[in-house]
Amino acid sequence: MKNPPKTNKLSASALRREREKQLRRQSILSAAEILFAHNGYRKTKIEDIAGKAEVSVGTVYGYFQNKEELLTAVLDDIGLYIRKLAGKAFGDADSVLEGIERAGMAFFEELCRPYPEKVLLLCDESIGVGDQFVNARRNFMLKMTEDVHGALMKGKDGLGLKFASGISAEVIAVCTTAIFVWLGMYYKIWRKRPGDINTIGRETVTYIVGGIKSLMVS
Amino acid sequence: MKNPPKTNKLSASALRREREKQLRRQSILSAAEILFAHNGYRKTKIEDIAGKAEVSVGTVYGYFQNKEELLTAVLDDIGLYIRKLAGKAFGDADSVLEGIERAGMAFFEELCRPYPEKVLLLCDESIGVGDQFVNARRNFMLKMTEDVHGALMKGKDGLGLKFASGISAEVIAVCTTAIFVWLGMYYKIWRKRPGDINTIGRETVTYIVGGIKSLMVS
Amino acid sequence: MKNPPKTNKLSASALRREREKQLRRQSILSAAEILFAHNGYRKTKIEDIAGKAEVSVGTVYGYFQNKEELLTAVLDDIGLYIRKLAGKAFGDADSVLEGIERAGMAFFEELCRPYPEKVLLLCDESIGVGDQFVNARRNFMLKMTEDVHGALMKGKDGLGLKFASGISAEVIAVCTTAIFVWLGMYYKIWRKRPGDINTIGRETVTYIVGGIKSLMVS
Amino acid sequence: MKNPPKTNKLSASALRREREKQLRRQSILSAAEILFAHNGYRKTKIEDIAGKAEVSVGTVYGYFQNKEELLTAVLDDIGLYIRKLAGKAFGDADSVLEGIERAGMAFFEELCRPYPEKVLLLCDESIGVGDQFVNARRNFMLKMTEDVHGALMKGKDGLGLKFASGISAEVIAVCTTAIFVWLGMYYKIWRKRPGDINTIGRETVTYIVGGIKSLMVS
DNA sequence: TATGAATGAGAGTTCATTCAT
DNA sequence: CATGAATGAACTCTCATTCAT
Repeated sequence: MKNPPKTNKLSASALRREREKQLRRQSILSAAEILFAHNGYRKTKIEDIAGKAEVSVGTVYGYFQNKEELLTAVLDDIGLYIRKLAGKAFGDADSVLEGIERAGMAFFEELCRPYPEKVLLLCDESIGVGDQFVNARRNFMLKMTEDVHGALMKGKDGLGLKFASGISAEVIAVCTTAIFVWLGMYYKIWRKRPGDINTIGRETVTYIVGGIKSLMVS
Repeated sequence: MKNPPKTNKLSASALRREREKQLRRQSILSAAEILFAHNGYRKTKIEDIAGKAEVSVGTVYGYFQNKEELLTAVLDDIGLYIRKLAGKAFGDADSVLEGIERAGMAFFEELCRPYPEKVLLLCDESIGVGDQFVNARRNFMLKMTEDVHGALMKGKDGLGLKFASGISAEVIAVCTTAIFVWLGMYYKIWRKRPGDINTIGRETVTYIVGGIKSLMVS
Repeated sequence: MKNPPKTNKLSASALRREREKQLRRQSILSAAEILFAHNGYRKTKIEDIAGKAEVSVGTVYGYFQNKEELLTAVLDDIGLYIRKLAGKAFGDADSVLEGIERAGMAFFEELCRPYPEKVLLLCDESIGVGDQFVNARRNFMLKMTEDVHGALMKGKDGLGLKFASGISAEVIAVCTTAIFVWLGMYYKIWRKRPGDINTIGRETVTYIVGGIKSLMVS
Repeated sequence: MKNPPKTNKLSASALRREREKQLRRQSILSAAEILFAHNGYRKTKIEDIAGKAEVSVGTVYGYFQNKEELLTAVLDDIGLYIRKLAGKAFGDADSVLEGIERAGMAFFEELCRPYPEKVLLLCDESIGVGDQFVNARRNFMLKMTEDVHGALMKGKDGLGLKFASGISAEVIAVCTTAIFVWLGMYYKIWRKRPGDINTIGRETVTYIVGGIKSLMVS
């Protein structure tokens, strides 16, 4: 009797509540991402995030245990997005080298250019936050390294490529990520020279591809 | 009016006082550099800096207007050191490409490896500090770009090299600096694998040189 | 208007509902008592009480207006229990003095020893809660005083005893309650010396009886 | 030259500063004692204490690490005062029993009556504060027990008194302290009946002495 | 000029209470 | 009547900066 009949109606209401919960979580996350990137982790108050997400401070703490967890969640989100981007770029390419070029262009065109702030979070504010965040960033880098390694070893052209050493993939992942992160920071300066932006993007990718090639052995 | 009486005695004492003043300034700066790098800008208290420099809090404010100016001074110091390092590397080399390699190795061997924290200051903690610091970093990057540009255009071998475009030097400067900064961060992880460190250093430089070469035209 | 139709069926269901209501109220009260006593009033969250009583937070507020009322209800419960205990002890005794001793032992054996926390609620956390609670505690003490006074004046042995003054009963009630409350607190320390517990109990009752006797005049 | 001459003047200024420091510490402590006792530990804000002591919030934290340490310091202060009081009372008496009576009256006249709030801190607010405070209170009680034990065993009359058992002194210390603590609480009610106050005091001491005597063996 | 105690605005976090479902 | 997510006021503690000595 206490159990409500499992009609469509109730199920629907439960579903809707679940959907709203996800939406609210997402809106808090988005607000945090924007504010962290714009003003920095420390300067961003929970109150600001709550305000931007149009919820109360308490609600933020209902979805995230504390400020650091919020930052970690933001980072995870960005990492997921980046890896998807790269995966798609490689999937569309016919060879490893083309994949690299496409991924490079995708990073630039679809990440650094439209959302330079997202990329900055990977670098900025890392010291002094806490171990949880540092671990999250480390995990992101490890996954990136695996992705790069995997992509380079099992090219669509059937024959994988060989590297100078067993840790070359790691070096490549780190150097390449570094460039994009730094690029995000410089985008804030460069965006004022719109005529050069395309050239900068193209040449940066050229630099990256050149760097990667130099660590390959035929 | 401002001039003190120019007797010998006073002059000597004035000189000594001036010397002591410089020494004290330097000791505050060093303390700040070490602590900022180790614990991050935010977590470092003025009190800590004063303690390490063996002066009082008030004295720190006698030499630097505020915390941000202290960070800016630290950054300027590091920038100077880096440019000297690169200048010496290019000076010792017989060709532009050799200069690039030497500079790369110097960065790695004489900066990232012994002082990974110094390098981190270029990246971490940048957001949310203040405009003064952001400007200082921008200036550092602009000077770096000039250096790279100059070095590449006027090689010791007489004939300068040509680049894909007029802003290639800038792209190179930015990408290369990015890698070293990021390397500083990863050094903290990699230092636990001492066997790989040398390989990592060598391959990183290879990557950089490969990147630079790919933006050159014969 | 308020009256529901008096059909048998509904009446039965109404009764059951009433019973369930009482049960639920009781389970909330018990949960509160345990948690208040274990963790203190301040540290106990309404959420915890709801959780232990297996109801929702909102339901707690359906039965009690606010947190203070809950504490007051808990106190009333304990007070009732104590007075019953004392009443029974006196009822079983053949003389006033024997009643005093029996009551003392009952306090110790059936309250302080098994539920030291209950007794603590009378003392701890009293300041800063609110007037409602302070009043509840005052009422408890007034009733205790009446009980003591009544018990001492109308002993089973026919002839009541005389006191030093008109407020001696009050003094006795207060001092005796004080000892038991404090004993509850010390039980936490003493329970680690099980060998001494019985002696402590016996001697405490001796102290109390001695105190009471000294305020009597033959 | 940097060393200032150790003239009387400087020494005096250092002394004065030290004195002022102690005064300020004391004024913070007093403010805390009064507010904790009046409004309870939880309800008392650091801001209130700072306000009453006419210093800033930061200054409070310059003298005490955190709120709990402040409470602990307050307790230690009171404990010291109580033990001094008792010591003096016993010192003035010619026999152990007289000492007990004098100490009891001193408690009542010089502590409970003028400062009922002080006494309350020993009981109230104990749960939910922290281990540091609980330890402080336990230490206070242990010292009290020692004091009582010592006083009873080595009376001025040359021959110490014998007790029912080895832990009687402990039982006496605990019961007696309990009464005074509780008395402090009841003083708030009783103060409205000024005519009875003296009687209450006298009879309470009688109760205590009666209790103690009943644990003695000739 | 050096000192370091005092300042006080500011931020993260908690939790009693409410109310739409 | 039950639910539990949302609310937001309140509180503790930090630390850059000032200023009397």
